[in-house]
Amino acid sequence: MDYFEKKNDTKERENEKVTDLVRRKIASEEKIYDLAELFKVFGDSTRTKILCCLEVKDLYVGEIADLLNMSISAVSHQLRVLRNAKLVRGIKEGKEVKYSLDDNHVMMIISCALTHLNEKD
Amino acid sequence: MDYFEKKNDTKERENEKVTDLVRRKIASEEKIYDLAELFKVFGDSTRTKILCCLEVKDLYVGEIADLLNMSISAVSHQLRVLRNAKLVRGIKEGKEVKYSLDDNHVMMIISCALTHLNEKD
DNA sequence: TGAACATTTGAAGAATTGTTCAAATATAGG
DNA sequence: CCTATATTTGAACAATTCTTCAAATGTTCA
Repeated sequence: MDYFEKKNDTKERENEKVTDLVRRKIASEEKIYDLAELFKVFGDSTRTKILCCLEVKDLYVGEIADLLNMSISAVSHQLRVLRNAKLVRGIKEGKEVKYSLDDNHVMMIISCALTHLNEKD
Repeated sequence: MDYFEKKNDTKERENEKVTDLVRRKIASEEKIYDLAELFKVFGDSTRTKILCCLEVKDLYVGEIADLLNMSISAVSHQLRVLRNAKLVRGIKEGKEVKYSLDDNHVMMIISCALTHLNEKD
């Protein structure tokens, strides 16, 4: 019994080191919530489709709705989500609003993920 | 009226081109659903935290639960999600199961997203 | 075998999310 | 000003998701 207690002590001390290491890591990533929020935005196929459309060309809301066979309202709701996440930008042109990707990180993130998928499948 | 009809015709023809272009793009990305599914997995802060922990060191289920102050059950459920997405791997070591990141794409995807966050904020 | 421990699993409830529908807002043209 | 068109917005419902709790599984060791 003594033997095992000693062993456990050692294990616990090692474990504290690991614990500290990881805790520091997590703490340094205060952005972990924002990160998850960002991924959440990508994690819907309607939104991913919209992003892929916009990679090809800037588009009006109605055009996107036609392309995806969705209601304009549904698309608009999703565009708001994408706008809030700063993944797309909308610029008013008369009655219409033309949407475009906000920057090229958007497609870099998607490419990254596609690489993973291609390797795993 | 004639004038505008002509204008609309032209616009429609242009639009067809765009439409085709985008449709081809979407079709070529049959993986768009898988892509969204993958992002969905990243899109939960518990899972993101688990991944960040595992980046530092391979860990047992109980260790992760301690680090995140969560129930073992909750962690185990999330580990299953991560396993199904092939983001982590679990190897049985006696009574315990040691988890590790499945490959280094995982952290590349996260880094990509962090870059975006840092630029936008 | 039986007790102790680590992990997984299933079911249930609360919370979140996406789409729809109807109504509101905004703009251009007559 | 009034109509037609484009988009946004809010409320409501259905579907999905996360955590909890209890029970099941699997492993080690005496």
